[in-house]
Amino acid sequence: MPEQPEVEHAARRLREALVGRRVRDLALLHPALRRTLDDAAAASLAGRTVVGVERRGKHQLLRLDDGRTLHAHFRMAGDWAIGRDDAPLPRHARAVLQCEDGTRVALVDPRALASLTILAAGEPSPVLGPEADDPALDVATLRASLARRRGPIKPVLLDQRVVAGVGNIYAAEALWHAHISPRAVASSLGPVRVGRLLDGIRTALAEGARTATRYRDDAAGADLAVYGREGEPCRRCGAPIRRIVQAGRSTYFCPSCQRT
DNA sequence: TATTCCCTGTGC
DNA sequence: GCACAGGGAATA
Repeated sequence: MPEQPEVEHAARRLREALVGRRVRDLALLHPALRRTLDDAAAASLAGRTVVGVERRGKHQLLRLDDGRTLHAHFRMAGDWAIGRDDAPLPRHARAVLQCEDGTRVALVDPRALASLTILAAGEPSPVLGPEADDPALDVATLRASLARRRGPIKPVLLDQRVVAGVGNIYAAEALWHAHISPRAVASSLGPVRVGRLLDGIRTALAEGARTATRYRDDAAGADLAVYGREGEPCRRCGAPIRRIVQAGRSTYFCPSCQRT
């Protein structure tokens, strides 16, 4: 289940599998995908060649040789299954992109929340904030964008217009690294804490990238600092990790060393 | 700014 | 059964 590091890894695999290959067809296997793409639009990909694959935040952009873009978003549970078309389709395959040379990419998505859309040539991709690794993202920029926000910092970090690609796991991890309470009011953060937060975001995402060669499972989850560790000792101070709910999502934090 | 909903699966 | 799941758009 993807956050930005997992999506980056997925996009790399996709690039390797698809760039230079010609599409035979795109089949939609689950009706939920028709919320954003109809069969005629999917069929219009036939004969197109994939010329590039980019990632922006958690979005994947498949550039086509006619200038259009197939835009994929995994949401909560998506992933690519990449292989040859003689292999059996995996369970929960919701869409299948078949190439002329036998390469087959399946969108595997148990919850059927992922989306596929087609962007016309020149049509803008979704509005997102800067990438976490963008050198233009500095303390002043981040502080300015937080200054306009009234609520607690943790839900604000999930807003993709603040920093693209930060999800529920890494928002919690970043705040832990930064010693900042998830309940701290975003606009109240001064330059020192925003500096720590920016470092924390980068640290958390870099740490995620190291272990994102595949999707997290129980074993891989073991190296997260706070996420999913309710009741377990803080790796820094030993106090029990707490779970609270903010904006309908779980937040994990150490009430002892993330005080303000 | 917080809830509700989209879907389905897993684990208690 | 019910709570919960890594996202985000649509609501109230």
